[in-house]
Amino acid sequence: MGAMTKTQGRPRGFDRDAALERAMIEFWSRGYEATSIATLTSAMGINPPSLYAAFGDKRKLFHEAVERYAGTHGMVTVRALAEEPVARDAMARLLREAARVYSDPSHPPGCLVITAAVNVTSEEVKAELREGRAASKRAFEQKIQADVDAGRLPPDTDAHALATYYAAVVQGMSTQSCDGATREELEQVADLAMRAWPA
Amino acid sequence: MGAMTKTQGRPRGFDRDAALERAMIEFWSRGYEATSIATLTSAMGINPPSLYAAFGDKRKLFHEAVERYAGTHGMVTVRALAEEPVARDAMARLLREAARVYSDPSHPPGCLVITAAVNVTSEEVKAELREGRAASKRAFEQKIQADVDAGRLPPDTDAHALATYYAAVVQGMSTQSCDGATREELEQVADLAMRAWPA
DNA sequence: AAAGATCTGTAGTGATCGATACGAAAAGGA
DNA sequence: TCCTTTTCGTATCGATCACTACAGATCTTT
Repeated sequence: MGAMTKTQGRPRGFDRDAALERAMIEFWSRGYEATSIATLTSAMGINPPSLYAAFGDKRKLFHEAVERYAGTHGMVTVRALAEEPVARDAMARLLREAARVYSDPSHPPGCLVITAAVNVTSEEVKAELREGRAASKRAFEQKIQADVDAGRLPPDTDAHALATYYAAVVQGMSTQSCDGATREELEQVADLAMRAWPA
Repeated sequence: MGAMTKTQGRPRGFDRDAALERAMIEFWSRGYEATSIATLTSAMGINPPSLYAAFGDKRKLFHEAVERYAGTHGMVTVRALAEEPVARDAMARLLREAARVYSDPSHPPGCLVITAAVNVTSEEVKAELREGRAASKRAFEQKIQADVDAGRLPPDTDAHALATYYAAVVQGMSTQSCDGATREELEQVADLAMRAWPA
């Protein structure tokens, strides 16, 4: 069953992983609803039946594209929280990384998780990305609260408010990059945002 | 001609202004492309031919809705810059006002100018709202630079960077409110954002 | 070589998109 | 009372949406 590496029948004529990469770029650039099946098949270099056979439907393809984004481009911010032991260093690095990747001209601007489901009708699709953003915000709060508990931050620090603030800054940076902000401008935003850090 | 107040022919059977208000709410809530003519006519209580006779087409109706928004709900932030003589007071008031109106449950969350053209295909529509955001950002920068010139802010203050930062914060607050942030949370974001103010 | 399984491109499905043709209805001007 | 003008509701238009039926092509298995 699952251990079989060669299956009978005509083999797939395209690279599934490369096609998913193209689909992710399209969703990232245009958002979920504005990216039509015709747009996707054209970008992926395949026909609709191949898309549906390989990915199920548009909704499932989007889900895989989000997972792919989270495992690649979206990883840099998560890594900042995981690798930096001190919350302040983690947040400063996260903002600088965001400034860099949001303005990287080798792919669409901004963050897929923040923008791709805006103005989308499907509540299911909106909920999927909203949960992703909520998870990031919770990670911010936990990272901050950990340093409050460790005495590295004042005991009266409001971790929830601070996490909401930095979540808003990151989302604002994403929107600014979609409006054409340069890396330098985003880095200035990142530096200014760190002035709100306690004590 | 234009002075005529009574024109011959069957009179319009609906309130044009009230219908425009309903259309604005729909665009605000769902964005430009996700708001269909069927959605609009249903909300406005009219049929498609009445909409097209009174407003031209969907694009022109959206333009009028944006103008209406700018003249009503969008005015509160502009007024903060106009009425407060000191830039710091103006920005603090603008952020507090944004926290209040973005979370006002009597209308859709967030800011129409920030969200309604996200993931929209029409470059024309995107450009219209982008220009609105750019105008706000320029107003921020001018307000800040005026206080630098007046000596109320340090001479090395980077008005452009600061304006970009506050534009990002406002856009982030709009996104947060669409994700369900409360007025209290947004007010905390506003207060934290003011910690970045110079000196 | 024959059979079974899977992928491929062509060519569609019904639903919905923005936008309209058309005739009946309702007003003012003659 | 007609005639003109404008708006009204009904019933569409072609284009595009996500999605798929179908038959030929290409593989493994027997």
